[in-house]
Amino acid sequence: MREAAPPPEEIDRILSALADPTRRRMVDMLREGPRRAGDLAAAFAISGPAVSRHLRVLRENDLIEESREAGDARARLYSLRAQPFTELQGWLEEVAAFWTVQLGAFKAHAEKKPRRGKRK
Amino acid sequence: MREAAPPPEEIDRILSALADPTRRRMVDMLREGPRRAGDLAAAFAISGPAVSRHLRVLRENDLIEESREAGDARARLYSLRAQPFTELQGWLEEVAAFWTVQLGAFKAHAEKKPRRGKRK
DNA sequence: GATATATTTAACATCTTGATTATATATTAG
DNA sequence: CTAATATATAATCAAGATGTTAAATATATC
Repeated sequence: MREAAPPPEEIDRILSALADPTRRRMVDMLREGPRRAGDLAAAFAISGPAVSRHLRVLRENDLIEESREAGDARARLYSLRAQPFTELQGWLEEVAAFWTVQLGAFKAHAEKKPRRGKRK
Repeated sequence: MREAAPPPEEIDRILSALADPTRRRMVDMLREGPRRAGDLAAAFAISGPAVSRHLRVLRENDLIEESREAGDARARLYSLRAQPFTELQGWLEEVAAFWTVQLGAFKAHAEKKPRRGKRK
């Protein structure tokens, strides 16, 4: 059976979590593997608490998950979760389906009514 | 040659344009084809000017483009543009590349330390 | 040409977001 | 036990986003 499309609010949440540039870059950093909160903080020119809040937003929206570092339980490790990104990909595919159709329609249209135009 | 990855700021702009639920739903509506500003406005419980501003944000970030309706030049038609969505897909693919790797690592790990677990 | 229609722009109020500093919590090191 | 480290939460503030109503612009209709 086909996997159920996630409720729209879930896509909304994922998108708003990703909408902030700092959080976007955090995701980019985490692509290479789990990172300590401090490592992430060091990469940005904002205060620790600010970083912490961004991480919270990402965590509360399930984009990342938290764990404790092996040797030192003070440090928290953050790592990406696949699910939300997969869901977003799903939505984008649905959106992308449209130009398959639209391009077909446009082509048909262009053939019938080929006005010389600024294609811009 | 491989297509150049878009600058990160461009992905940021696309994401923030999509971060608002109303705009997200507008995109969903436009998936089915071009729509008049008024048609879009009718679909939401907010004032016309509010809709107009959302459309402006989408347009300024190149998610949609504006044209005039054939029979009635008062009406403006909005339609989706493919490019930003394609770029976003590109970024998501880069992100997704990580669990190919991570899952491999996890699998290796799981094989060494196979605790019977709730697979979630 | 006067009026109605479709939509945008302007001006403004308000809610939300992200940043900061100070403080709290937990854990490791001495 | 005490001090240092890693990080989070609290309180506060400024900036930005979004919504509203009123006015402007452009086009169509009578």
